[in-house]
Amino acid sequence: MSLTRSPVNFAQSPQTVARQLIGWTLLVDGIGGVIVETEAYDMDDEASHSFKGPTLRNAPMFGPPGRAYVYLSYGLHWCLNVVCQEAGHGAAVLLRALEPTHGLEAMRARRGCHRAELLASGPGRVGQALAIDRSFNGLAFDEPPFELLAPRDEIELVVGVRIGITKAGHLPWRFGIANSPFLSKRFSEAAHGAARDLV
DNA sequence: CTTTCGATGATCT
DNA sequence: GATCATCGAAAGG
Repeated sequence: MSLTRSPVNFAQSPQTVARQLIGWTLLVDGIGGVIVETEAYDMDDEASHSFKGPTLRNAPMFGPPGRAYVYLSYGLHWCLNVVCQEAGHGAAVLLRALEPTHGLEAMRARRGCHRAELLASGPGRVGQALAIDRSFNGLAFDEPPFELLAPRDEIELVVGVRIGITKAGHLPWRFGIANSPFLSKRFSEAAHGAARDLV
């Protein structure tokens, strides 16, 4: 049996994909872990790189769904997204945190830190732990070096407002595993309640 | 525990 | 020249 073919349908809204990706295991060259935090970025979204239309940087966001969109944040940190919806739509999901499960020692070496809770708990840390850089921009998520493995257990989902942005900060487009120690930041108790109400 | 601030470079105005 | 979907160290309570 093979779990390497991605059953995630990226041709859906970034909110739907961001929610569905929680609990999947993301590996790059066999190294990675469980996706515990994502954020959706949509067109007509002031915080999205795609808001003002296609440019050289955001070109992958306007390409086919299921491909990587990689950008350099604050001149220092490589951040990894997956494109959603449909070509020309400008939608993507930012991978914000993983629970490390595969290749812990490699990630410790890349990150220069020992604590598992700090290896991939933030978009910049994910990029460093997975050794993401510009060369991954535009690559398909369902092909090597990427690999997506389905969740094995039930996920307790949480929803909250996006963080670290200066515009459209009220939209509840951040998704995660409730109470995971590997989040970039805890979700509020109100967010836990709101997520329960969704079910 | 919290807040503040510097690093660093691509992108866009 | 300003902005930025971040991080880590330092300082303060």
